[in-house]
Amino acid sequence: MVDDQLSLTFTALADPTRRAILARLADGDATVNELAEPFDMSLQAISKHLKVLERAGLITRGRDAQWRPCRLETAPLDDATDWIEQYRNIARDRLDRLDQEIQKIQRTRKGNDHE
Amino acid sequence: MVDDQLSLTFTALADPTRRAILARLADGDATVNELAEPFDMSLQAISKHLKVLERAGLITRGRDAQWRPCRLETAPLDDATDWIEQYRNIARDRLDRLDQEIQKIQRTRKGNDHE
DNA sequence: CGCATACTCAACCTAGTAGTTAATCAACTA
DNA sequence: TAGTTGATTAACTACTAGGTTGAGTATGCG
Repeated sequence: MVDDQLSLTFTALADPTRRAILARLADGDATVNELAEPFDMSLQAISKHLKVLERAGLITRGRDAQWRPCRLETAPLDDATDWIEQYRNIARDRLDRLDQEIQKIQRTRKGNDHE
Repeated sequence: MVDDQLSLTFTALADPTRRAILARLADGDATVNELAEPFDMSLQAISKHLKVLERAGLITRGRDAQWRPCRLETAPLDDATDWIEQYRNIARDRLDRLDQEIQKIQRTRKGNDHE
């Protein structure tokens, strides 16, 4: 598996179950059982998903007696948006410049239209 | 494979090779050979990566004689950031409220500290 | 036409993922 | 101490991802 931070983050986000878990955690910390409850899936499967999220740094887990409360961590999300924004902006700027070029050409052509 | 739009997008972004390809395309359109050039990997492997990116809607491909120029499409990136932002904001707001609660409690305690 | 270039498709291999059930660990509770 | 609850670990299955090589397709050019 590819294990650089950004790849771990996007891999973790690539599964709908894991995204739903994060969505739930955005509302507040929760235990494994609470997180598993909405899904038609074994507790062990959820436990595995949590491991993926933990490895990506998207959640941290405490210990409260026999419970393992999960907490959402947003730092990796920040890095993910930063990466996306960077290239989205470059692409947008490039299109803007292209647009300006086209307009410049159109203006020049108009200027020559007087004969 | 999970094939909803968001999963396709994040899956596509989860590979460093594919992110590098997108980074390259942010600077302008390119052919398959041009995209493959920096990588120590067969052209066929790159072709597969491009298929993944295309399926996610992150690139579109034209035809110019025997070349298949690739173009970056940013719409799926917008959706991806929207998703991330949504939950990042919910989490931040929750922490802000929590912070206010703590401050309120601290103020109350201070008020009772006069005996 | 014959051949080079640009690329895709098909078959295969290896490793990893997502799920299962069964067993185990850890902590509270009667 | 025995039993219960919460959660992890282990072993297994089925499938997918990412890479390879080799053959095939499409276009341009002499």
